[in-house]
Order: sequence, then structure tokens, then C-alpha cells
Amino acid sequence: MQMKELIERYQTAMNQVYRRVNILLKEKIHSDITSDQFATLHYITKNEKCTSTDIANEFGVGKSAVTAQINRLFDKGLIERDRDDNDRRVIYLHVTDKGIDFVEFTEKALFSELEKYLTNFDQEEIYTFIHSLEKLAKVMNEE
Amino acid sequence: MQMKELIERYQTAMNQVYRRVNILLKEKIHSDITSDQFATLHYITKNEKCTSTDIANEFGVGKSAVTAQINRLFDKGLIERDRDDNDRRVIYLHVTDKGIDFVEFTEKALFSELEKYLTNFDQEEIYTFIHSLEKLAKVMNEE
DNA sequence: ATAATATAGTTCATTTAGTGAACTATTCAT
DNA sequence: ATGAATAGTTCACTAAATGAACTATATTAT
Repeated sequence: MQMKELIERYQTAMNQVYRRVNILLKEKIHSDITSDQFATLHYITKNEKCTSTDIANEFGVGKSAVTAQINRLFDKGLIERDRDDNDRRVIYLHVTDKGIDFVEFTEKALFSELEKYLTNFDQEEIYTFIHSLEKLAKVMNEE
Repeated sequence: MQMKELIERYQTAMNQVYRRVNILLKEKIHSDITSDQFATLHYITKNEKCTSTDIANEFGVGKSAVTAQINRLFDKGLIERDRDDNDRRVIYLHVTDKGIDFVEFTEKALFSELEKYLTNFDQEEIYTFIHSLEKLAKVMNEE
């Protein structure tokens, strides 16, 4: 099979899955946060004391985009800013109690939705798939 | 391993890969079209005589979003509209010669970029991965 | 020690992409 | 022949991104 065809198939499938997961998050789970916002919130939850710059690097966007995103999460009371006393330029981000509850609730809901689809896969296939996906993410992040 | 952890890892990796491919398309290949626009253009190329409604279904967005997207591609001279003579409500979309050249060029460029990363994978792993990804896309599209 | 440079984050104007409701035009159904 | 359905557009609005200009700190070099 040609590499070109494989890449085309990859692109089509990846796009569909990405969009379907977003729709799931949007329609089935909550209407008061977007999937981009949830991804950022999730990152802050998993990386306590991270900065805007960290997020910009993780998601591959400019810092001004992160400021706007942070503001939206802050306005919803899900995160807070915390200035570093040693280096006053730096602002650490952390999730509020409300934010922690929110992430937990959303993950549970998302899990129970995705579970339906995962019944089509056996454990072995899931492991192999995630392993390859993480490997791809890793080599692409290194560049 | 817990399903929750697997889903979290999936989300993180998927997000990273999705964004890296977009950055690749944006930085390395062309500055005059977005990856969303390219995805739409690619769909029209592969589905000659498709309609706005087809695209809305494929990408899971509203028809008004498609109208706007189609306008952007039309303004760049990459696609054209073609009204159906039997059912005057329907407008078929097709790619112009310029659009065909553009897709071909972009795919070649994208391929040569992605090729670098794919050297880390053997054929077997790529096939298995794409097979699983397409299966996931399929079961999620069925719902 | 001070001047120049670098870093962290924000603001602002602009573009892209999406929503959903209201609309036009056409076709189908009873 | 009228009423419902379908295809696509327009409009006002929000989210997310860019990049340049900016503020406020830290660091480095002379």
C-alpha cells in the first residue's frame, strides 16, 4: 500500500475521531465549557503550579491565546493565578476546589460515554493503539 | 491498568498529535490556507459533486459554518459551486484546476514532512494503528 | 553599577471557525 | 393547492488563534 494513501486515511480518521470526541464533550456532558477549555483545565490539574508559557508550549499556541483562555477559566471560577515571590514576572496557575470537582465530574461522564465505544476493542488492541499514539506524539514533539 | 488512565493518556496524546500536524501544515507547508480549510478542500477533492450538507455531516458542524468555509475556499479560487438542474435547491461543489494542483502540492509537502516521523515505525505497526483508528472513527460515527 | 538584553505575561486589532435563529427558494406530500 | 420539508445563506454573537506593541521584572555584559 502507498504511504500517501495511508496518510490520507490517517488524516480522515483522526479528524473524525477528534471531532466526535469534541461533540461528545459538548452535547453529552456539559454545555458550559468548551473542549479546548477542558483540555487546558485538565493540563493545569495534572501539572500543578504550571505557567502560561508551559501551556503555550504544550498546546503549541502563542502566549496571548493562553492569556485569553486562562481568563475564560478564571471567570468561571475554575482556576486561580498565583504570583511567584522570587521571580515576580512568573504567575503560577492552580485549579480551585470548584475546578477539581468539575474535572472529576466531567471525566467520569466522558468515561461512561467513551466506554460504549471501547466495548468494540479488546484490552490488547487498546494498549497497542495508545502505545503507538503516544510514540507518535513523542517523536512529533521532539522534532 | 485503569480505563480512566488510558483515556487520559489517549486524550493527551491525541491532542498533541492533532496540534502538531496542524502546526506542520501551517509552518512548514503553506501560509495561505488553514488546516480546517485544507481538510474541507481535501474532502471535496475526494468526493466530487458533494454538497454543503455532506460536509456539515462529515465534519459534524452546522450548515452555516460550511457556507462560511466554502466562501473562503471560493474566494481563493480553489473550488466552485454548481447548481443542480433537477433540484434547484442543491449546490454541488467541485475543485478547480488550481485547487487540484494545490491539494497535490500540499499533500506531497505534508508527506515528506510526516515521512521523517514515520521512520520510527515499521509497516506492521502503521497498519495496525491506522486500522484501530479507523475502527474507532467508524464506531463513533455510527452512534 | 548601569546599560542592554531577555523573559513572562497582557492588551489590542484582526482573522477563522463555530452556533443557532430567521430567512429565501425550491421540492415533496397529501 | 396548500403545508411541510429540505438546501443553502445571512446575521449577530462567541471562542480561539495570530502577531505586534506594551509593562514589568531579571539577567548579562561591559
